[in-house]
Amino acid sequence: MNTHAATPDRRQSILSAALACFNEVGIEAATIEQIRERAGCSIGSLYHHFRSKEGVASHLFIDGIADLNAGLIARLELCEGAEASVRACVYHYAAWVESNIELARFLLHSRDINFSPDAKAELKGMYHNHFGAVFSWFGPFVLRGDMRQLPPETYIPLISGPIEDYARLWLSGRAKPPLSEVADVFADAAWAS
Amino acid sequence: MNTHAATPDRRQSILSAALACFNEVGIEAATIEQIRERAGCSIGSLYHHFRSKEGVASHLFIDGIADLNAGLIARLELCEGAEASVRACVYHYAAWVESNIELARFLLHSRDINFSPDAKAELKGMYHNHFGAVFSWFGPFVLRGDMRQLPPETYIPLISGPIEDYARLWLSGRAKPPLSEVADVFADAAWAS
DNA sequence: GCATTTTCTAGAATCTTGTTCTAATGAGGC
DNA sequence: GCCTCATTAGAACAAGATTCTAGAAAATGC
Repeated sequence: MNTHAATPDRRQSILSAALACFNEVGIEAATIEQIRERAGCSIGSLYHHFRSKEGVASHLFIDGIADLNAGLIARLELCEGAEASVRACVYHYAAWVESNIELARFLLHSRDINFSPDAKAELKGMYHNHFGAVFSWFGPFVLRGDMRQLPPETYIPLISGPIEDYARLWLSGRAKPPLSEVADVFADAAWAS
Repeated sequence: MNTHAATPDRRQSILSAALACFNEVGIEAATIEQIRERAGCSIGSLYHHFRSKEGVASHLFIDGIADLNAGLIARLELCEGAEASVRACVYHYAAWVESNIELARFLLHSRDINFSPDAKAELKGMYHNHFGAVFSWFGPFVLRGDMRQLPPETYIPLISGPIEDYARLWLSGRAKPPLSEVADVFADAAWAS
């Protein structure tokens, strides 16, 4: 009725509020009311910017993945050689998680969003592009014999699986040593395999 | 009002129905009504056996983890030596997932259950025991120098991370080769690190 | 400048769905 | 037969997600 705060960044404030709520109690348990209150907006506003609660979650998820992926590609392009590239995957992951703790917690904790068909399609496209880029980066190394030839689907688990798993432990507090401290171990392992 | 089917396995039928529903649409989106219908029981019956929807999910989750863990311990006890033990972790995981596909899909897909305090405590205890058992199995190998000395939190991601990650890919259909076919690769990698 | 259209905000009303409650049924012991 | 207890049923309730209507700001056209 009264104040229409000039809030061009209402979207952003909703996203931040939602991220905090989701991480505190989980997507399912977080209520629209909690998010609304924390963001300091109305229900209508929230639903105007995002189609639904799932819409907010999808948005956070997709943006997060996009940022993580883009960072990796950018970093790979600075690398020379197979080993440096493989290690870069691990280091980039570790660094990204450490500088985006809340978002990382959300991404790694939430495999279970009920994506809308649109969001699903977008994610699928993103993955497709990303994997395409990554494989075309590593392809030459394999051809040249700098890396072992393996079933293509196994490269990602071998390289990123351990650091990702450790990141989950660390984010949930079950492992103390920070990622940067153990990244070497995982980078060695990734290269060794 | 009428039939009271003598159903000593009502619990089981509810669990099966719930597992199917959860996997089809996710825990959040699955409604009690869907589960009830599939299990062919009433709301009251469902709530009599399980405290809540979360109760059903917790039960599935905890039972699943317990079975997976118990199998690993049993298998380790048949192993001789460090390498065989490390490889056994990978092979056991692969085999278990392949023979418990639906349950595995549920476990790997659902990091996000809103466990009740009770369930949380039980899970914590289970993990504590399991890790204790696993570490006391591997401890001697490390002391004897058969395995490298690493930050303790890193063993699990190094050994199980990749096969787990691959299992997720495979269960979601994004990777074709069955687990049994690629388990060697991951076992090699686990031992190499 | 003013009219109009579009975007945004607000909050009440609605609808869905998880959970609780009361009652009824069957099985087993006495 | 009567009592007790585990089990089932489904109506009633409550919480919370979503829709709807309306009004305020901002943008656009003239």
